Amino acid sequence: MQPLLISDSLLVKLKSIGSMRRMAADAVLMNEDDYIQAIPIVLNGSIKVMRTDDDGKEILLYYIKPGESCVMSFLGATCNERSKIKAIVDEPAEILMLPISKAVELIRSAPEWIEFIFQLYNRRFEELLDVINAIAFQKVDERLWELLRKKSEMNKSKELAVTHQQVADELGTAREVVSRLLKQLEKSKKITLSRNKITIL
Amino acid sequence: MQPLLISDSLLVKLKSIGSMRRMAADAVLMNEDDYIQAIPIVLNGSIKVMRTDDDGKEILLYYIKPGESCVMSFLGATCNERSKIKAIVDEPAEILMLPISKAVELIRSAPEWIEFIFQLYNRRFEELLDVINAIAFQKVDERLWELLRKKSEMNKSKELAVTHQQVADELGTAREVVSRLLKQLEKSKKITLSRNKITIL
DNA sequence: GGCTTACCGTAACTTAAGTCACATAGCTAA
DNA sequence: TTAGCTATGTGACTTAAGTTACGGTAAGCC
Repeated sequence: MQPLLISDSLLVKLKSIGSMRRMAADAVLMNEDDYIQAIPIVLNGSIKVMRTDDDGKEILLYYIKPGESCVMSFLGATCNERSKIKAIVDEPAEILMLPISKAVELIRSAPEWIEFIFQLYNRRFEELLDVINAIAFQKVDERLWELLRKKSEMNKSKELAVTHQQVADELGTAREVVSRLLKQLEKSKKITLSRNKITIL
Repeated sequence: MQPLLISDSLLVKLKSIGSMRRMAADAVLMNEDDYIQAIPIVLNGSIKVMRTDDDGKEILLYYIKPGESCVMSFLGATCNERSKIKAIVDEPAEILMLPISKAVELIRSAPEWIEFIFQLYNRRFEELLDVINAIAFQKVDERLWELLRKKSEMNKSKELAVTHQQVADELGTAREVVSRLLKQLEKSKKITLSRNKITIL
């Protein structure tokens, strides 16, 4: 996947328009069914985007990384729709909040802005397709292993500070299932387990 | 869901740019990994968009209906990427094929075109989220029943001319499973079954 | 230290779904 | 009309995943 870093010139422009906001881990940036008030651009840290079920179950869709935005919010906002997803701070983040009216104006004045949004839409689209492939065609043990690797790559660390419950939530399954499968991975020497920590070997 | 019919003025403009193409049912408009040569706008009929697995399994993502387009193709095309999905004609269709260069030009010259694309992206995004919800949180019997109702609504007919195998493919499951669940639906008086036909009561 | 809480391990069981095997039924073309 | 194909019905079995239940253990706190 390409970097898709937002261009410096665009970023400067956006900064002059929006307001900065710092958010701690696990803070909820947006909840399902919220009205969308602003477009968030992530400058540091990362945001976890989840889809939730009516009865509380949820599943990880993708991460928003620095230089990216929550595209769902873009069109949702212009149509005054409610959010279809839940966004939670994963790593403590600095987020640039763009008022919607300004973001819409930008479409006229900044062609790079359109370009940026299109690219982002496309990337998110592909990520959703990946999620669909995963849950439709893969078994949980594969998905688990891929999730661990993705997390490790994201944090640039072999040690993941997560509980089994958190992993289970991201996969949309039960904690016991995850514990069982993690144990298998440990037996096959791919990871080691300790409390609140999974180490990839 | 709103109609999102393409505006007349935009349609006239597009028709002057693209070329018409008629396609019979089951014709393949686009295959996974194809390079994208043109942007299709569906004028009549409908297109079925599927995601396929490496080992042949597939699952229905959504339908493209008249006045809509395959947005995946849009950005994919501008980036010279390969298609991530497979598009098959469902009901015999008339399709307007827009050369990519022209479609890109339009972004400058026709603001309604951008608007159109954004709206479409958004709709497709939501549909993918629905698919994710369905496969992550629903059981196959529910998904089956919803698919039947959707098809019935789409064709404006209580009689569906499909085989169990076709339904199974769209749900990404096995024929036997579908036969079994259809039988249950028949027993609970929601449908009647006959060869190549399912009738919703 | 002792208490509490959150986390983890695991056995036992249930259930949904996938798979296999084969029987039968309906259509169609020679 | 009958052979042959495709579609359907169904029982029996396997497997993955979800559920229940409970015991153990590390961490944090008074």
